[in-house]
Amino acid sequence: MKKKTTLSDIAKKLNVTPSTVSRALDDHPRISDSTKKAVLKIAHQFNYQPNNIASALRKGKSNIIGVIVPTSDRQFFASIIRGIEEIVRNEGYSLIICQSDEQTSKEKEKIDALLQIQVDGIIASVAKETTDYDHFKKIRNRGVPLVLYDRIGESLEANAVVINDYMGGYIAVEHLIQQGCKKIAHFAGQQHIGIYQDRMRGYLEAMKAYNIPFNEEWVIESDLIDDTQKILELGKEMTQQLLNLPERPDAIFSASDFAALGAIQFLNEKKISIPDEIALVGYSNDFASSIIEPGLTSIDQYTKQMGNMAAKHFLNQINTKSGEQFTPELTLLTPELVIRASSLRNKHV
Amino acid sequence: MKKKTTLSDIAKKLNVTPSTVSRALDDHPRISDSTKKAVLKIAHQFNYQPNNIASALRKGKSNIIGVIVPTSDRQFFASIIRGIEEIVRNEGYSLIICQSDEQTSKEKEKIDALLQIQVDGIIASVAKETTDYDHFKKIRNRGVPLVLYDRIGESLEANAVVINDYMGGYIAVEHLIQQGCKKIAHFAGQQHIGIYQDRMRGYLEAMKAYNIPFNEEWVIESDLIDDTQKILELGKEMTQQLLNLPERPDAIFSASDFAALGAIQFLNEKKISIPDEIALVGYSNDFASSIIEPGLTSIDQYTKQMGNMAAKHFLNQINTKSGEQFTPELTLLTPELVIRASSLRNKHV
DNA sequence: ATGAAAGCGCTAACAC
DNA sequence: GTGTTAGCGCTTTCAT
Repeated sequence: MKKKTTLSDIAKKLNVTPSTVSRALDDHPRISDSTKKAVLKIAHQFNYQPNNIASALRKGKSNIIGVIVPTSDRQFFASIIRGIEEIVRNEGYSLIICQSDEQTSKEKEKIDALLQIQVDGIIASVAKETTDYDHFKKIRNRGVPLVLYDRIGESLEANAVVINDYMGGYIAVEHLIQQGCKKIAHFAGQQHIGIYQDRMRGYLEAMKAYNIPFNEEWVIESDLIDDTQKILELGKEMTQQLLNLPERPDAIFSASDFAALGAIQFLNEKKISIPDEIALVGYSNDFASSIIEPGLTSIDQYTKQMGNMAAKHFLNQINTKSGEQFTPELTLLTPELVIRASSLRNKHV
Repeated sequence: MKKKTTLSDIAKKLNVTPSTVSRALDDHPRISDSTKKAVLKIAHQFNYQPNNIASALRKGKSNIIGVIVPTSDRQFFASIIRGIEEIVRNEGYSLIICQSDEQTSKEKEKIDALLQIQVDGIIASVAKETTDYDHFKKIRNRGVPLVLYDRIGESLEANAVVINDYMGGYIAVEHLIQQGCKKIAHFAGQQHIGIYQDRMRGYLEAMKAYNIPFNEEWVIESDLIDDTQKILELGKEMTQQLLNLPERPDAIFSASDFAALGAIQFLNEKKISIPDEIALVGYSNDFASSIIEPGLTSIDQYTKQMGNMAAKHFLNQINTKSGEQFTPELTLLTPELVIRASSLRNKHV
């Protein structure tokens, strides 16, 4: 195992000081071209690798950004990570990605670990369990920039980027109405989570706007953040529940693709025709939505763009950090309806 | 923004030296209980957070492990990450997760970045593009422990953990044979990648073992690591290709679930009955395999266990690092067949 | 049981 | 254009 080359090794070789070498490698303007060249040459020859840790200690900044995802196995989060990376790599930052597994306890642990590692900032989406945000406040108290995305703790003073879930709910339901549906049910997520509240609000407002009567029994709230298999089952159960109702709905807007997929499986089994007897729209445009028969209409979220924006927020914050008053900014992204067979009644329109 | 508390802040407060404080926090045996208590109290009061960077610089170790995944949006990799974390968190390591996006160039970049950050080890799966392994050799040359998982560069001297893909291929095809299939096609992955070679070998050996004739035309090799949508399309095209053959196969063993999903969609469209006319088995047991109609029989890989094993390899390596000769170890995990309707001909067995 | 002192490798203010 | 010096915060050997 070779000994690592340091700045002073190079300095010695060239009979200069480490500072000169440091500056030369930094392409400092006041270093002569000849020394720069010499340094570069030796550095290469010695296979010099800068010691980031030393530099971080000295500069008080690690060039690492912590990213917290509730779970990394969804295209949703993977794509956001890619979006973040796209932006920050040019600025020399590395990402350290952590999963909270939707648990507040792990979320706390990860935040502590990240702070201990001295990250330069944290970009996070809050776990479904989380209702108390003290651990997030801690981040800001330490003077570490915080950016939230998608699931943002209300009441948290931080830059954030979210999809317009209200609009997502609205256009989903508006589409169903335009397809001639009049009795629209809703699989809602837990209402303590902002995004699910917003989707529900969109649902309600769209119905109101088109004078569609609202029936309390058609709204079923449940935990839509879970193991996919479980949500699938849940979707089946909730569909069963709707079918048992005296007045059966003719459409379902599900705040989760997986619940909608379960519904489709269940309806297929019961030989209930989709979309003619019951039309469906899901949320988040998961890969499986294009696989199921009939294809599930869904709301696509611009995840990569979301990652981009989160990264930009972070960079902004870094650059305005000193001095002036911090006023949190919220970026609202616009979702898009992806239409498939599950909702397409007017086939010739 | 508060100033951070350091060891000497605490030391000053207690009229002792930083060394004592350091030792006290380390629970060093030769520090009196009274000072320990005092230090702990003040540390807590001052909300002391150890500066990991300083410690890393001093100790020459960062307690960070770099993990490289080709892409993080597959359950496969997410689950492996979880498996790794489960093991190393107790040892005080953090993970820094990077995506190579299947590109050799990014793979190199990431490795450089990780080395620069001074990670204590790297756990990686190689990108599909990669055929030259110099950048991996660099890791070992630096004396940084390297563990490979799933896609391991042949010829690379490193600890590794892989699924027994040969067996995966074998049991998949054996199952088809037992269901009465006699003309079994294979969607093969690129043969420069070990796992696809092995799956193909399993296919060939199982046929040989049961005296099933082999037809070259029934094997179609293609790039099975790509955007899921693309593989889906590919699956359709390959299926079309098989149907055009003078002698049409009665089963397909696909080295990728996604290609098999495409096949199912295509066959459904053409009203060709599954599994009676054509039976199917996929590979990796993706979520979508349980969603499609009929359900796709597939090979499940014990991903979390794979992560666990990779982590253990890393820890072993850390502990035997000094001195003795390094002999790479390979762990072989056993895959499992998950049977669904796409292959179940003998429905009453 | 504690202190003194040196140093991990790099950077930056200040010199000249 | 380059050197000097000091220090980031922590650990650890050698003292006592």
